[in-house]
Amino acid sequence: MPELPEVEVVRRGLEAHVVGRRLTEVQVLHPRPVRRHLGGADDFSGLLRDRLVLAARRRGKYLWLPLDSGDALLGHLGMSGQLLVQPSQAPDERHLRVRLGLSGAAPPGPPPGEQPLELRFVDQRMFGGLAVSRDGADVPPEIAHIARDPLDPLFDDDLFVAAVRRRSSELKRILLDQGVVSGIGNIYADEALWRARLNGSRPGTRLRRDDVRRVLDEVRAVMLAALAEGGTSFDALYVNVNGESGYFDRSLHAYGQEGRPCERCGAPITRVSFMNRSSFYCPRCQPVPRVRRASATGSGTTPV
DNA sequence: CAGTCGCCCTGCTGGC
DNA sequence: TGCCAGCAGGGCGACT
Repeated sequence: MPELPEVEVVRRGLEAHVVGRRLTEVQVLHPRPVRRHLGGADDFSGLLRDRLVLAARRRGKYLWLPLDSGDALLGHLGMSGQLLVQPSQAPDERHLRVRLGLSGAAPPGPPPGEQPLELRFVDQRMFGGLAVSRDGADVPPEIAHIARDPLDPLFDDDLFVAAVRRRSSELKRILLDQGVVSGIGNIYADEALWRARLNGSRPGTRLRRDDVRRVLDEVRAVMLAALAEGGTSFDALYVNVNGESGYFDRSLHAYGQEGRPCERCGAPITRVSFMNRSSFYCPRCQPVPRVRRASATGSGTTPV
């Protein structure tokens, strides 16, 4: 379940091993991961063949590789996607979906006679996918609706605070809304909320500015900590571009910790169902907001 | 039109 | 032992 830090680790791997190389033959082994490419698998392959990879970019959980054609290879890892750089003779992974041959030298250059390499998209559950965007000059239009992420230098904190406080949705739902802030998934949302001592069910409109700033600070802190450890993952499905698995679960304070004592106060971490998934929080440090009723004495608050 | 819901996928786990 | 429900969950189409 890669979130921003894991995707950033993959981006760095692509930058080191794929940028500066040329794509050769492209083989689509399963149609689903290219479903977003409306021209179909053959069109996808044709647009990539013989193209030079110029850069590796990321916004939130999306990655893209601008090409010398002006197009870009756009990708999302979904839940279980991996991008691996492998020697061509390495056996196929069980869930190999797309194979992209690589040629040419990546700076600073390989030794002569190096083995041919492949970029492989491996994805068990196929929530992720690849597509060719016809406009790789800036942010691909397909992801124009994705907001900047908290590690983007141009992310506007004040704008984010205002956007959250305008919304009546629950805070966690807002954190997961990639149109408001990108890169946050279920794990980092729960961790940031725990660190900020805020319950994710609090409506955005009822939060103080300092609360929103605090949770944003904690989102950044937890992401930077994960990045410092080379990316986080909590199951073996996530592997970085070199095929190296990242693990970081010792650092989890809330996510997946149901029944374990809160590290701050000792109260057992609670799990609740939320948006057809799970939320974990400390019932003492992150108290559930009191339910406001219309009969409450003139508080002027809106019932949820 | 903002907000919410359900579906897409596969594989693992737990209960009977 | 075998079967099946439940669970994991990002993103988007569809609906209110």
